Formats: sequence, structure tokens, C-alpha cells
Amino acid sequence: MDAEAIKRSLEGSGLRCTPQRYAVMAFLMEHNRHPTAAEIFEAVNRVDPRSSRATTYNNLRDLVQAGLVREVAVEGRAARFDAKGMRHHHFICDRCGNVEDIEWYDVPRPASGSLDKRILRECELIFRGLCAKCAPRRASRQLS
Amino acid sequence: MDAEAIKRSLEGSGLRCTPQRYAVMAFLMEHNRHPTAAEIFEAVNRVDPRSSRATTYNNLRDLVQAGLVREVAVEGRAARFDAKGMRHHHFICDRCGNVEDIEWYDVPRPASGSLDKRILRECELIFRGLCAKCAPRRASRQLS
DNA sequence: ATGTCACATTAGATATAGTCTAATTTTTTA
DNA sequence: TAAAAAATTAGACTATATCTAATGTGACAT
Repeated sequence: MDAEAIKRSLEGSGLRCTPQRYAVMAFLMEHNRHPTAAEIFEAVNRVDPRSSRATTYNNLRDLVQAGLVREVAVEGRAARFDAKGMRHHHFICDRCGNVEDIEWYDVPRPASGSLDKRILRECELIFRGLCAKCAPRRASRQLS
Repeated sequence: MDAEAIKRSLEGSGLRCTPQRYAVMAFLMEHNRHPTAAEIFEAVNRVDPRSSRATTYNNLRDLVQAGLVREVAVEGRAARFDAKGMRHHHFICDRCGNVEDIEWYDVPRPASGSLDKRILRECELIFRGLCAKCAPRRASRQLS
């Protein structure tokens, strides 16, 4: 992992590279499994220096605002986060709620008339269904 | 509002048409403003018969499972619901969190290779930016 | 008609996810 | 080095949603 690159991307977005903030960003760049805030909190606290829960949430908010991290809301479950590396779409499993990346492809914008007076910032494509782990066992209760 | 049609669509999905469930469905069909569960709870309790909070949530879950209602998760805010009438996409306002319908148009599916072993049920296009109310006043703090 | 059973509803307790507060620590700037 | 600004912290707090166990309701077989 390129520590300098992470530092530069934080500072390029106007964020100080504190140990706690760095740890969150580094964890998200190393893992593309779309962890929840609680998972990130736990993960960064397995290594020093320690980070409080509030700081983890603060830093996630800062990173999302800076455009370095994406937050994915999942119905009935905790939000998930991923570093915005390569562009991609998301697949959300109906059964286990896991979020997975889908190779990016271009999406047609809506007709400008239907956007009316709204200002469009981005558009996001979300696929739903059963992930590879859940697909073969439709009837089971498994949640991981 | 066609009460019989609502009754038929509930029963066609294997759901009994109870007064509370009917009230939730009717409210969603009459209002396309994507209310939260709390708003629906309050609305259906402005008319008799009364419905408890748990029942409102239960019925929303049942309606979503039956495919009659869609739940839209919004980051950092309560989930929103709408009756699946005509197909449409969604626009979510960055500032106020309101969800609005965008005229539907067809979206290209991912290459089957990138879906791998997943089973695709639906794909959903979400636009983000500023709604017509929030767009002109970027700097203000307004939340409605 | 009546008993039975599955389904639905209820109030309130509980769980989960995330935010806020006020004090402290760290970093930057003067 | 002093002062100001930014970040972190523990834990209280809020919002959202689910669960529990008791009660009510409607369907239907007898």
C-alpha cells in the first residue's frame, strides 16, 4: 500500500493526514468489501494508534464529503463504505445485504426535461438480487 | 381512489386486506412524495381505525416483500416508501434528502460475465444532486 | 353456529446506528 | 513559545426500527 499516495490524496482534498483518518482511508483502500462503520472502527483499532467511535464516524463523514469515499445506504442495515477508486456500480444482495462491485459501464442520463430545475451531480446504478454465496441456497437462513 | 383495486392488489399478492394494511397502501397510492414510515404512521392515524407503530412497520415490510411497495434507503435518514405504480427512477436531494420520481427509461444490463454467479432481480437508477427547491439556494441551511 | 387456528394488531421494551457535547490533545500559525 | 485552530475522546443522547408476549380477528371445517 502506498502510504504517500494516501497522504497526498487526503491533503489534496484539504484533509489533514491524521493517524486515525489515515487508518480509515488505508483500510478502505485495502479492502473492497464495503465494510460498515462498525467494522471499520473495529478494524482500525486492531492496530495502534487507537481511534474512538466518534472519530471513525467523523472521519468517514469527512472522507465522503471530500469525495474520496462513497457511502452506500442499504435498507434495514448499516451503511457501507468504499474508497472511490475505479468507477463501478454496486450489487446489493437481497438476502445477506452484502455490497459488491460491478464493472463500470456508462449509463444514459435522463432527458434534461425530466430533470426540470434539479441540478444533477451523479447517477448511480444499483443491482439487486442474490449474490454468488446466497444464490445456490435460496431457502436457507444464512446471513453471512 | 379505487378501493376495490387496492383490495384486489393486496389479495392478489396473498395479503389480507385489513383496515390498517389498506390504509397504508391507500396512503402510498394517493401520495407520490415518498413518505417515511413515521410520516405514514402519522398519516394513517389521522383517520380511523387507528394503527400502531409496529403494525405500520409490519405492513410496510409485508408490502415491500409482496412487491407492491418499494423501500428507498437514504444515507443518514429514515427510509422512504412508494407504491410501485408506473416504473420510474429516483432523484435524491443531497441537501434535504427528499426523494422524487424521474421518468423511467430503459437501462442497459451489465454484461452477463460481470454478474458472475449472481442472480439479478432488478436494477435501479438513482440520481443525486440538488432538488428544485434546494438548487437556487446552495448556501442556505434549509432542510425542507 | 361454533371451535379452532393461522394471521394480524398492540403497547411498550429493546436493539441498532449514528450524532452530539464538552473536555482534552495535537498541530499549525503567529 | 504563545495562541489559535483542528482533531480526538468517552460517553450521553437521539432516531429509527424490531421484538415480545398478550390480545384480537377472520376463515373455515365441522
